[in-house]
Amino acid sequence: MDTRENRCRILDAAARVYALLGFRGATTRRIAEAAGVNEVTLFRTFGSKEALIAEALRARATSQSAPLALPADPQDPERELTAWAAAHLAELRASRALIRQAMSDMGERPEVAPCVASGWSAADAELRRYLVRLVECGFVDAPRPVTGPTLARYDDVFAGGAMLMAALFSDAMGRDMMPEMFPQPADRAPVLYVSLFLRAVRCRPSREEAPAARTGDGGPRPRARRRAS
Amino acid sequence: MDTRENRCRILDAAARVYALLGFRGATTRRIAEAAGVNEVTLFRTFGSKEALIAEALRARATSQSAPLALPADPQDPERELTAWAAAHLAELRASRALIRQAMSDMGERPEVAPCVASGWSAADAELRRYLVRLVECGFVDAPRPVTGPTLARYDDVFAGGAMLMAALFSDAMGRDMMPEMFPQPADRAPVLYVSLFLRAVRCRPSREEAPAARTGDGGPRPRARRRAS
DNA sequence: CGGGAGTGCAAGTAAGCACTTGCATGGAAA
DNA sequence: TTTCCATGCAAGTGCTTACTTGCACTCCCG
Repeated sequence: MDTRENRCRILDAAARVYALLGFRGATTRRIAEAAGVNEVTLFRTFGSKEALIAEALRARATSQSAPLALPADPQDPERELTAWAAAHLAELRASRALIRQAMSDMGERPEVAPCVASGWSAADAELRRYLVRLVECGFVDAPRPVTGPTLARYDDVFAGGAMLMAALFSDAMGRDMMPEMFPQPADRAPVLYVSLFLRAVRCRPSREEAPAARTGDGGPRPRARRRAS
Repeated sequence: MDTRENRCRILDAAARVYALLGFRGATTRRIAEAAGVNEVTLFRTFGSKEALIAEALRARATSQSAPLALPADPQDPERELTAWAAAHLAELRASRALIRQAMSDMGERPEVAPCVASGWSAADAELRRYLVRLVECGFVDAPRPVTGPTLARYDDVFAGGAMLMAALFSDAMGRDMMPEMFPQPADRAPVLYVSLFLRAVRCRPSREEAPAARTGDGGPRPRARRRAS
C-alpha cells in the first residue's frame, strides 16, 4: 500500500464528502469510511479535519483539467462555441454539488471559493481569448475607441460572453431547483444560449463574410463589398 | 410579550441563522440567542429543530413580497426592463446567503429549495407575461407557428428572458466569488444585461418604431383592426 | 535480522448538540 | 383571588464529534 496513493485517496474522499454534506457534515468518520482508512490515519496524515479539507480542495483545483480549447483560428463560431459551451456546462454539472457547498461556505470559509471556481475562471479566460479572435477575424464588429483603453474595444463582446457564462452557470446550478424556469431540454441549452449570444453581439455566421475584414481594420470597405454581393 | 410576535421572532431568527451557517450550523442555542429567547422555548413552540427551520423557510416563502410589476402597456422596454432587472437583482442579492444554503442543501433537504426560490419563480413569471406583451405590442417579432402549440411562438423570446434571468442570478451569486468574471460595475450590470437581452431578441427600442412592423408580416395587426370594427 | 514507518483497532477525552425535566415567575383571564 | 398559560433558568441525558493514546501488526530497507 503506497503512502502517496493513500494520501490521494483520502484527499479525494474528503472532497467528495464535503461536496455531499458540507464542512460540518463531512465528519472525520465519514471521510475515513469513504477513503477506506482508519479514522486516526486522517489525523496522522493531515493533522486536523480543517487542514484535510482545505488541502483536498486545493488539490482539486490543481488537478482540474484545462477547459476545452477553442480554435485559434475561428471558422464557424456557432459550431465551435456550441461544442465548447456543452463541454463547459457538463463540467459545471459534474462539479455542481461542490460549487454549491463552496458558495454556501462563502461566509465562514471564503478561501474555499477560489479552489472550486478555478475551472470556471479558466473557461472564462479561454472564452475571452476566443472572443478577441472573433473580433480580429472580423466575425464581430468592435470599432477601436478613439480614446480610452484599447481593451475597451472588447467591452461589449465581453459583456455578451459574460452573459453566456452566466447562462451556463445558472443552468447548471438552478435547473434542478427550478425546473420550470428552464423549459428548454437540458441537452439543447448550449445551442440556445450560444445562438442568443451570437445574436446579442451581432456575430456573422460564417467565414465567407469574414475575410473582408483582413484587408484592413474594418469599417466601410467590408460593408461595401457585402452590398455588392 | 405577545406569543405570536415571539413565534415570528423565532422564525425570523431561525431563517437568519440558517442563511448564515446552514442547517447544521444553525444550532438551537444560536437560534435561541438570535431570537432573544430561552432555548427550551424553541422546543416548546416548534417541537424540534427540523420542524422549526422548515417552518421558518415556509414562512419566509409566504411572506415574500411580490416582484416589481412590469407595465401592462409597454412603452419603453429598455427603461422598464432595466428598472425591473435592478429591483430583481437587489432582491437576489439580499437573499443571496439563503439561496446559497438552499442550493447546498439540495442533496439532503430538497424540500428547502422551493421555499427559497419562490420569489425567483414569481419574477420569472412576471417577466414572461411582459415578454408576451412585448410581442403582442409589436416590439418583438414572433411569427405564429403554422403548426404546433400556440405558445411555441414565444419560445425564442422566452429563451432570451431565461438568459436575462440567468445573468441576474449569476451576478448575484457569483460576483463575490469570482470578481474578475464580472468586470462591469455592480450597479451597471442590469443596464448591460437588459441591453444585451434586447439585442438578442431584436426588440425595437420604442413605440414609434413599432407600427413599422405592420408592413412586415401583416399578421396580427390587420386582424386586430377587423376585430375592432 | 532489526528497526523504522505506516497503519489498524480499540478505548478514551472533552466538548458540543438536540432535547428533556423540574421548579419558579409573571401576566392575563375568569 | 385563583388558575392557567407562557416563558425563563438550571440541570441533566444520551449521543455525536474531533481528536488522542496505547498497543499491535505489516512491510520495507539497511
